Amino acid sequence: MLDDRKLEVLRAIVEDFVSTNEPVGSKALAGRHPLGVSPATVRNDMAALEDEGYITHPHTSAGRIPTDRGYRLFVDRLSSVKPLSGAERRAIQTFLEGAVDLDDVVHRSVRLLSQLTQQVAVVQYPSLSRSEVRHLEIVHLAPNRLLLVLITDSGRVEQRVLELPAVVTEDDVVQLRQVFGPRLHGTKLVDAARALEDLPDAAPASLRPVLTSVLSVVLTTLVEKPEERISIGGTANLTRHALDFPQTLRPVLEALEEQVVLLKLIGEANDPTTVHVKIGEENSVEGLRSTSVVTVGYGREGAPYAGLGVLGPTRMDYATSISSVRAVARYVGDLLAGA
Amino acid sequence: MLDDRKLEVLRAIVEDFVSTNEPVGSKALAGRHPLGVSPATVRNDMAALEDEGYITHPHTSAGRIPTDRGYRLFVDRLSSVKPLSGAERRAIQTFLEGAVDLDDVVHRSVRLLSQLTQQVAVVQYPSLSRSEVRHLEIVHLAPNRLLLVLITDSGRVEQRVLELPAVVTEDDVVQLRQVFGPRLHGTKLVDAARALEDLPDAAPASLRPVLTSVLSVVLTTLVEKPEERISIGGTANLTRHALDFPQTLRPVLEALEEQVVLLKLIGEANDPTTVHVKIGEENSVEGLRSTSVVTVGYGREGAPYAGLGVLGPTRMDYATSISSVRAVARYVGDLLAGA
DNA sequence: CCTGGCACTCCCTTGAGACGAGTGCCAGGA
DNA sequence: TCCTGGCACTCGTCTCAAGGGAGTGCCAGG
Repeated sequence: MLDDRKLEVLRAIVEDFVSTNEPVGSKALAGRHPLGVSPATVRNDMAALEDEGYITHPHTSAGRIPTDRGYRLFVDRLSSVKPLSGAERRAIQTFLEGAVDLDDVVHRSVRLLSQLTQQVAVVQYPSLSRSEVRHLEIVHLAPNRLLLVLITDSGRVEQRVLELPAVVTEDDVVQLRQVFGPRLHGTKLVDAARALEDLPDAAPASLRPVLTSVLSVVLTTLVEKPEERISIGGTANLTRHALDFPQTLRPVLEALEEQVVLLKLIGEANDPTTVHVKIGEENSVEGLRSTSVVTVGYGREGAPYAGLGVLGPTRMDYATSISSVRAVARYVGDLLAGA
Repeated sequence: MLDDRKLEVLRAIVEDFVSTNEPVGSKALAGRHPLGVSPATVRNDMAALEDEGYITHPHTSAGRIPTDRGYRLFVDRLSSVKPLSGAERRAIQTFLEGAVDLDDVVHRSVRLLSQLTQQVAVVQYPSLSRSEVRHLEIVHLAPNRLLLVLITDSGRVEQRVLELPAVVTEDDVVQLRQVFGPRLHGTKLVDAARALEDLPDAAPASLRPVLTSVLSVVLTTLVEKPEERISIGGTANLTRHALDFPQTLRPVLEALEEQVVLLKLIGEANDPTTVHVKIGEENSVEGLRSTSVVTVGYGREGAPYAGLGVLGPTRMDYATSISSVRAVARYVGDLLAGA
């Protein structure tokens, strides 16, 4: 049904449309690309591609533009990976290595991604639940108030203030440290519930009341509902493609302000081995139906931390986006694994 | 030079233009407002106002629009404070009181402000340097690695990882806590340098080497360069006034992505007693020359924490913005003071 | 199966003309 | 002295029609 030349025509249409943002006609196409056939033949191919739903045209006498389906085919089968230049790689590496802490790493990554791709960049902080506990500090703020500070191997430091129903003494706190510390050290937060389940039984009886109440808070706020954070940048790039968002810039900005939406976006596809691309209508998020999202997970081999990606108009340079996203994810993953 | 009626005409022009976003002519003005004079007289007044630079007109046959100078006069002398409704006050209060921690307070404030004013809202986290230290915890992460956790009276929790040149023991850490704790408790971070200056002399000799190196890091990262944070929201509201930003939406978005710029914006005017308004060209930030910024400080009486505000087109509803900003600042200040 | 030719569609630009909102000015009246 | 109605003028915007041009679809021939 779709021979090689038709695919070649589709690729040419996508590439031209991405770079010019204008519907591309048969004549111009035949002129700019070495297809070896006449415009008339290209027209026939275009008609076939349109029948299959890969391209469309805004009106009768206009050129063709790719549909979401066309982009999909392009991404899956036609787009060649465009390796970053050596200079770009070095730039990524040196820029990221200058980071002094996790916040810095994340912010630099966002900046880097948005500049490399000229799109909106989104980077999720290393997921708490998938990180290993490196240290849990318990601070005695007031008689019935404790501060928990959780430090993970990915450099995240999370704190929670606990209001306790009962009064605890400094001694209690020392003991709490001693019972929690060894249990948690080195365990992932997803496994923490299991690691802690027999804790009340193993602890000295005197400590049990306060222990159970601390435990329940730990489990609730840190294990069950770990707060996922996200950083976003490059929203100004949306205006770069103002023509792509005739009246739809608002919903996009609104969607980007919703943490939940962003987490969903990144969470749906964040394994580190594959770059995921959601195109236009494929997006589950209303309001981002006119955009495409390129995401990938980052983290150590077999132990993903979280995800990152870029978002832009469906008419985006997928090759660049994909390779940039992949490259940044690799560097960030390595950096955090080594830290 | 400017009699009362002319001022009244200016007020009418500003109000009409703000609500309709269309240049306002003499006839319409005389019709909608009870000025008691004919359009012709209004025209004469307009000519005078234009001579003085308070209004202008886009082209010969269009109505008048206020200049930055006109808005300035309006804000300073003509705009009556528009008290929030009781329902609005209650909404603010209950919404803010639902917050569970500082992050939550800040995020809710941003949301609240952007919804009340339909503008972009910016809220600065309580400034570290102006907050009082409530607790400083020192955690022994590794032989040459310490974690400092600083808790302030405004609820901010800040952490820093220190790499030490020398190895420290657990005993050292206990002693460090004992020497730092009493000194810092209750002091403001701006005064911390003074409170700590004689510390090395007062401490036991054995502790002195490690103490000085910890001290220098504390002073450098927490006292001299306290990290100021900011939260922003409601950027989607910018598109609401798309007509006001013909081609200038990009620079605005770009400016809003720069933490430094935002801090400058808020930092320039953040005492809690007065609401500051910067109109158009008055803004020191290039790229925000087409916007107005309404800011105020928040905090306890005589002890400001930080600032917050809203940003929108010069054609904004100043009365609403000013009263909303003031109200939210007061509630946030009270809330944090009580926490 | 490809190609050149050809008629057709339809958007977009351009220019002319009408319209109307608004202004500036002036002379007359309170 | 100040306000008012009248009037000529400006100038942006809307409408309409015409023309150009890019592009398509189809067909007959190689």
